[in-house]
Amino acid sequence: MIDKNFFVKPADLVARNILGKILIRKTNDGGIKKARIVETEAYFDESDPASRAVQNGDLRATMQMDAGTILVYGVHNNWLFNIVTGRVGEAAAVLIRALEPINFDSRCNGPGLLTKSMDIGKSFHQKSILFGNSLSLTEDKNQNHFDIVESFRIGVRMDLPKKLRFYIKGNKNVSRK
DNA sequence: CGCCAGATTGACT
DNA sequence: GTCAATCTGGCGG
Repeated sequence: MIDKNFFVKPADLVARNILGKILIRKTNDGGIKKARIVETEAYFDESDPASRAVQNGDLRATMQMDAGTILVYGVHNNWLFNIVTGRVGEAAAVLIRALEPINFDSRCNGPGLLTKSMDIGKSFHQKSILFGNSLSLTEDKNQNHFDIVESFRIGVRMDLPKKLRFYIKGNKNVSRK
């Protein structure tokens, strides 16, 4: 289990550190799906034009909540899965963009695809990932070394002049474009 | 209550 | 490569 302190850090650092971690989804019928996080992006506060924190609403408020809070929101008919980082009152989050399925077979190479495959919807919004319930995160004991590639964020209209997308080099499940 | 932009995806000229 | 479907959140564009 990964503790809260892991998320009380700048979003870009958390986005790097969370690569290679295992996301565990326990479904209502007792099933378990495990998948490795292979691609992420960092989003900051009101000074980040691509961040939902520029809007004065529920999304900014959620980004200001406690580290480890799950933020789910819909764009273009897709749910996007984020984890809040930093201290309370500081708007920041990490977007999970792609997963590598471990014990199942389904497409997870995109932010909208992985929420469908892992059955992550609005019901997780403002829940915490820290308590080991139906959605939790753990270290991969057998993780081999991997290189991290940086790039600019994908799909955003106004990006920052900084590379805030991170993914595992050579991984087949990284979203393309 | 209506309008519109958007951190997407998939189908198609 | 281009483009439209589809729906949520924010705001009165």
